[in-house]
Amino acid sequence: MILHADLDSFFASVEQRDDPQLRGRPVIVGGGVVLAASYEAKAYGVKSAMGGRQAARLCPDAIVVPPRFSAYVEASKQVFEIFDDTTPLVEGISIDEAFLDVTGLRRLVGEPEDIGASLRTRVREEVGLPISVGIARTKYLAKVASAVSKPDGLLQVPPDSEEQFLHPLPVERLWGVGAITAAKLHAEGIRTIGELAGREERELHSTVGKAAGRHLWALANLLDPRPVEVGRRRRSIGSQSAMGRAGRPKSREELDALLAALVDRVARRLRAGERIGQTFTLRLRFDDFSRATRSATLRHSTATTATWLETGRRLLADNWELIEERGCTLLGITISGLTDGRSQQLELPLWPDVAHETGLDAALDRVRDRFGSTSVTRAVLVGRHAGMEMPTLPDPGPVALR
DNA sequence: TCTGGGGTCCTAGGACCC
DNA sequence: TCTGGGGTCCTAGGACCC
Repeated sequence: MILHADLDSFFASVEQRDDPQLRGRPVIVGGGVVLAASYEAKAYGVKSAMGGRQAARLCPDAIVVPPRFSAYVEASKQVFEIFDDTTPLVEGISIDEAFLDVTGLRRLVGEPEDIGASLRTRVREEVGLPISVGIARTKYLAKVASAVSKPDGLLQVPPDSEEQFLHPLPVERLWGVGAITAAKLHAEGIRTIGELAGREERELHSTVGKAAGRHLWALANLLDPRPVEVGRRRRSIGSQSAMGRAGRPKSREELDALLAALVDRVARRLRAGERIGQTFTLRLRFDDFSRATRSATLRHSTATTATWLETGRRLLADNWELIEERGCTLLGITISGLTDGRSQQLELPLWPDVAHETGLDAALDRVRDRFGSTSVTRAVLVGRHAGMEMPTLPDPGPVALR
């Protein structure tokens, strides 16, 4: 059996935990946009991702607090320690939820329902936060169960009543159905999961696409063989900054400084995780809130700030006319194509001036010294001649260092 | 209603290679 | 000279999730 554990109104619950004056009162975390709302605020119709003004209209008495991300990260770590203490088969899916496979624990520890109950007690007592737990045969059913059990609940879907549980629910409950897909399904006369389950799979391909159709049809028909995967790695790392619409157009210098800050932040995170990336995506949002992305793929993966900044600057320059014309309300970057590894930039002054071949040998000597017995998979050398920037030398390819 | 910051996965067209 | 089919990689965009 699979257990889905999901902290309730996570950010807002942390705020209420840390400030007794917020308990029992409607709390909104965020400013321009609602990042999280306490259940007291949700009762007024406030939802996450809602605009701040609308939220204030719906619930004028709400207390709005700015987010404290470090507190949420810390709380999340503590909760995941309890998950890991429960079973080795934990798959984290976000800062506040995870799947736990407890199939093998029945004889040793007890029934899934007891495991879920004690998990909830521990999170409440040791971290001070409410958490809901869904238990079912598949990941998806467990996730729906935890959502239905909220707030602060526990719900098990027995294998013989899965259909009875799932089929009356609206299609919006399907994982992967958002506003747009829901509208398409409604147009086909499909409103509940049961109605979707009764259609031909082929029919769905034409309305929502092949992959989505297959996926939704399977979920609706109780087919979800995905196992709980331990140790999934992140596939991209990014950072972005919204700038709001009001105000003068952003100068090139301002955007360049912002880009540098974003690149620095992301490159640090790459190096901290000992990952290197290959593709840089520049993310733009214009005055009318439409979006565009521009990307570039490097020949070799790296985590070097200077390389990524150069790449970002090039993309920014190539699209400067577009930005000037349409205005910029958000700048973001994403580095993807991640693999394990480290990259380091070395400055290797050569003295006196040497010929290319000699310089290459000398540089490789330095690399050997610097990295010792560590395995080096690639060295890219950039030459500078007499204080002038030189073009990158042709990549010599992998070079034996020993 | 007026929109944050972090991600995932899929689609589709074009370039290029065999 | 013209042409086929299949595969991979890259870019851009879109939908969705928390």
